[in-house]
Amino acid sequence: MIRIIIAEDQRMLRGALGSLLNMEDDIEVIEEVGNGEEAYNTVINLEPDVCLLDIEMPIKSGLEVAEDLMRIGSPSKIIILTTFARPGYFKRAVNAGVHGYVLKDGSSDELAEAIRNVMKGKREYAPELVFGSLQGDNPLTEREKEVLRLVAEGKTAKEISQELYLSSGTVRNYISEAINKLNVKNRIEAIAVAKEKGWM
Amino acid sequence: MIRIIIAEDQRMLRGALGSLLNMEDDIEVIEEVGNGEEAYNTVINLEPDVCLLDIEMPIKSGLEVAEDLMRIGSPSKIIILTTFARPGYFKRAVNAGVHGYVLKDGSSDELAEAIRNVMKGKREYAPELVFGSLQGDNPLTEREKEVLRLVAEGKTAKEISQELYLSSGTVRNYISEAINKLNVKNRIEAIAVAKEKGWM
DNA sequence: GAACAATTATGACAAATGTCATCACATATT
DNA sequence: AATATGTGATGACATTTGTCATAATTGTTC
Repeated sequence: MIRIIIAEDQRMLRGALGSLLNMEDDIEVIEEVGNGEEAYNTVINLEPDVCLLDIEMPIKSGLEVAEDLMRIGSPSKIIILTTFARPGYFKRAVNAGVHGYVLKDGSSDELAEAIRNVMKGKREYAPELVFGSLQGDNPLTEREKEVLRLVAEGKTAKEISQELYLSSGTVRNYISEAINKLNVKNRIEAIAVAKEKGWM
Repeated sequence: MIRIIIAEDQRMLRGALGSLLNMEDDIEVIEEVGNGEEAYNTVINLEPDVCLLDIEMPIKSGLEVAEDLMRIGSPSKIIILTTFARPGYFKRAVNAGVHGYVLKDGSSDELAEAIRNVMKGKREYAPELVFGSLQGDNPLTEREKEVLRLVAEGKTAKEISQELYLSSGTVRNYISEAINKLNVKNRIEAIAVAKEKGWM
């Protein structure tokens, strides 16, 4: 019997997946949680065979949870389950060492199969991501990302400079660099592109 | 037996909900579709008792489908099923005359209950939305919304003016008006607020 | 018919944004 | 030692953005 936990913030999907996976003869859903923090604690306490992690969750993202769990050497297998086919997310997940990366665009049967395969020691990566990730590394530096995140909240250069203890000119330089690297024409497009690629 | 169709673009949720609802003794899922156009055609062809509609779908949004179906006097009951607790969406749905508005934050059992209630002639509206919608009408005019949508794509005032055959000064006036009405400080925040409230 | 809102425009102004060159410093890499 | 990269800064400049006053036109409502 494969013992799994599901971490997914959308209650309806979480419940539905839980019910369906529980009907499989060889799978047992031992816990369902709705945010990253609970996910982390539950994996440590219950040591499930497999942990399904959504990426965009409150408190802590699934990627952070995966990174933290791998770092402390958790024995549970981790499968990222997400809508987002973003190369940046995928790369980060693979880097962290997750055992699977499955898109919500598939069926729940495929998910069950992925769980079984991972238990057999295989890695299950969504094929469309494997190709896509061969090209296009995140060109943004840590500082540029940080600034861009604040820009995305609608903050002005001056506000950002105060928040990060920089001169406003420096902030503008970072934004300008980001616009240049992302090959777009203004901050709004920069935000859009960075988000789409999973580079924020 | 209640005959229903499910229109939802996320395959995993669609499949999972389909399986679960089909297990209910009194519900039969006769069709599942993944976009608004198919949803519209399928309702007309199959005349289900109930049609579950996601809002954000390709080609045609669930709100548009609901409006079109009500306009031609379709006998099928319509339930909007969405993540978004946005007053703007809710109001538009109620205005169109939908029979239910259920959030994906609930359980699939609640959804099944909502379906049964709607079949009994009741209306099923997520309670948090009913209160929320008492205040806060969309203050933006048609033109302001249109301009804001283009701003959200990262277009400059000049580009928008060319696209809409306006002077760039006029475009700036509209954006300025929107910023003022939404009580924010720049276009980026205006986009965020308008999206959050469902006013775009 | 008067009042009102929506659409469109212009001109003027201040503030924010984006670009560029250029510099300094620290830390890796070769 | 030389080179490259990331961080941080300054100054100058052109462009864009945001604000405000003002006004013509149209359609709707009282």
